[in-house]
Amino acid sequence: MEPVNLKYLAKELGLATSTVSRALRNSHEISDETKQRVMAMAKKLNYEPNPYASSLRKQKSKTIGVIIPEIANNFFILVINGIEAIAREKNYHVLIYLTHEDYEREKYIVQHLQNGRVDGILMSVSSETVNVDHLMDLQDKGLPIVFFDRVCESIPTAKVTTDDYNCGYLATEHLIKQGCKNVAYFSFSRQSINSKRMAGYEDALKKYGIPLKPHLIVSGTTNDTENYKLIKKLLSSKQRPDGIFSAVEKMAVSTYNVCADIGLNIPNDIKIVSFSNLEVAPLLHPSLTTITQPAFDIGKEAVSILFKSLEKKNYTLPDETFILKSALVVRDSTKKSA
Amino acid sequence: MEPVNLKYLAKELGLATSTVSRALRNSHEISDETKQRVMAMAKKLNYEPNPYASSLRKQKSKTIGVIIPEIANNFFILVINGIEAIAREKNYHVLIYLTHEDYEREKYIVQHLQNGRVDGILMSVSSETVNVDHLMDLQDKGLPIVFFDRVCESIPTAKVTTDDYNCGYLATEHLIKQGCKNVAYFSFSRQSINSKRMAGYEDALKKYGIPLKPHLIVSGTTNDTENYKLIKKLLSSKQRPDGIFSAVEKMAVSTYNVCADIGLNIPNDIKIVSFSNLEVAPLLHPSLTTITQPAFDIGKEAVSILFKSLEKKNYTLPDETFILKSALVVRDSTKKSA
DNA sequence: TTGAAAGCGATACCAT
DNA sequence: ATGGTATCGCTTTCAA
Repeated sequence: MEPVNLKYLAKELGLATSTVSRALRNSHEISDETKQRVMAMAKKLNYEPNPYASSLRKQKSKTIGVIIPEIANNFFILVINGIEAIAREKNYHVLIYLTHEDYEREKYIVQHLQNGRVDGILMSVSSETVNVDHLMDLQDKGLPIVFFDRVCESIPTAKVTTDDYNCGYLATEHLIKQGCKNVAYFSFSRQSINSKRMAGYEDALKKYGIPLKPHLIVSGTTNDTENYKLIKKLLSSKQRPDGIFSAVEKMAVSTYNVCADIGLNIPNDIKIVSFSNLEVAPLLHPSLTTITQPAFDIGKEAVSILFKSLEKKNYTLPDETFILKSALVVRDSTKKSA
Repeated sequence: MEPVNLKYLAKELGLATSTVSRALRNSHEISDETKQRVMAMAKKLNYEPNPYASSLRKQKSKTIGVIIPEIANNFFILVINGIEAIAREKNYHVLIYLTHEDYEREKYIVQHLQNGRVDGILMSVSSETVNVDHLMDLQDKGLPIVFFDRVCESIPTAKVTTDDYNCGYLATEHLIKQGCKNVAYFSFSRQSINSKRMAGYEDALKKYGIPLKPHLIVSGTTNDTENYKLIKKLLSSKQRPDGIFSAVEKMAVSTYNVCADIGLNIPNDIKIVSFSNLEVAPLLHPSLTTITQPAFDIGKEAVSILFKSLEKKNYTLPDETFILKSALVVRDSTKKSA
């Protein structure tokens, strides 16, 4: 079966491929009549232009790459939804790459995206990432990149985050006001974003004259079982906290599991507030007090910024951080003890 | 800045592009010495082959397309994770397309994927899909496709599902054994998969001599607010059910919300079991009895089957359905009333 | 307004 | 073992 490509179309129409190409892209230098004929034939033969030929020629892929640590996380899902909504409007394709929080994997992906497969990148860096040379390389190649949530401060490009410091402060303050004296901090990333949340935590403690206790700072891993053990150990000890501010949802879920298993009552024995985009947070037992990020909007914002660079020639993304506001949603997991 | 491509590499090395190309792909007809030199230079210059040029020439994209109704659903997320795990091993890229349960959108996507952008497709059809001509076209073009979960019976290709009929039967039977006399069925798809779950529901009722009541069959939409209203109306009526078997997670979540709002106690006033891959099902209030599908394995299985077709020449996917087993996980939402 | 031809970058066939 | 060259399908000068 003969392939339906430009050449074939042109032959059927008795035109040159260049004419057909222009007609299909609605060029003004082609007569309306010819356009009609070409369109009709293209439709009839079910012609679909080969994207790779086009990309090769134009040196543009109409594709954006999204690099994220994991996908089993409602935050990233919502971000992807936001990205997809805009990308779809612009007829761009979305390639998703997962680092699984693995620095080597991230390096590999970034390295390979320098080959022109994507026109731009949206990225949330892995929690393992400390060295950023691979990201510098991208900059050098002129591949536009926009960071979101887990940003890379040292790379001069656009970043989209939420007011992490502020939320860290608010969450901690909330726990204190609900009566907590020993507030723990859970996270697992070494990223700037977490250090901001942590900075808010530290400042809130300071403000209320509560000394920071290192054993209450828990750094988890990507392994839920490990986290469960870590948390269980802490909550079973004599020096267990009476409040937890979790910077990551996974740790909060593990905490719920631990409490159920060792018989700690939330919120009477221990209160908890967590960064989370869990849809069913209100349905948990007890309902979970959260810091909820505008994830969908973060995705939209990040991709919109990226498109500025994709659509304008010689436009370099500003080294600027765009901050969207998260919200503290108070629920039962931080209710005052009776 | 001169681009680092084969030509440039060849020039630097004083070799022909064909030689360099072969050396890079470790062809046996190239001397070890030359290979070493080429590899070294490629590494030094940070050479990345242009995927579009390669795809154009080889008429292979090393990319698979995943078409799903939505991504904000733990089932599909896990499936994607399974797909990605295998795709990564094989060095394939994954393009994700969302239909948002919209038939026209699905048609559009499928139509456009006939252009060679992907080598194969994994798909769960939209709940709106009734006409399958667009899928037939794919078959005609020789683009291999594997359906999973929401399969399309009439297309002769490989399908991966779970034992839906059986689970529908088990779930319903479970409710009956827990004392329910009026069991409702919630879903929103017109797909075969749902009709199987529903068939199990119907047969279980029949087996236990319970007449099927049409007003207890609720077909939701993609709109959560609408579903909420629908469910609220049913549960507020005199003829409300005392048990619900939900074929879709979303409807179960809406049901929880409704019950909380109108003051119905689960499981005393009403029991519920739902198809769901919600990670926090055990943490809900009350914990949710679920039919849990092996989503990750479904993804792995589907993509593995697809790879058979991608890796073998002239291999046509069998018109066969591969069935993985789901599990009924009993929790508190179906506990016997005191 | 249309056509001819060059070229994007990699690959594979045919030489040598 | 290596080199020359046509080719994948499309876009874009340049010519007519």
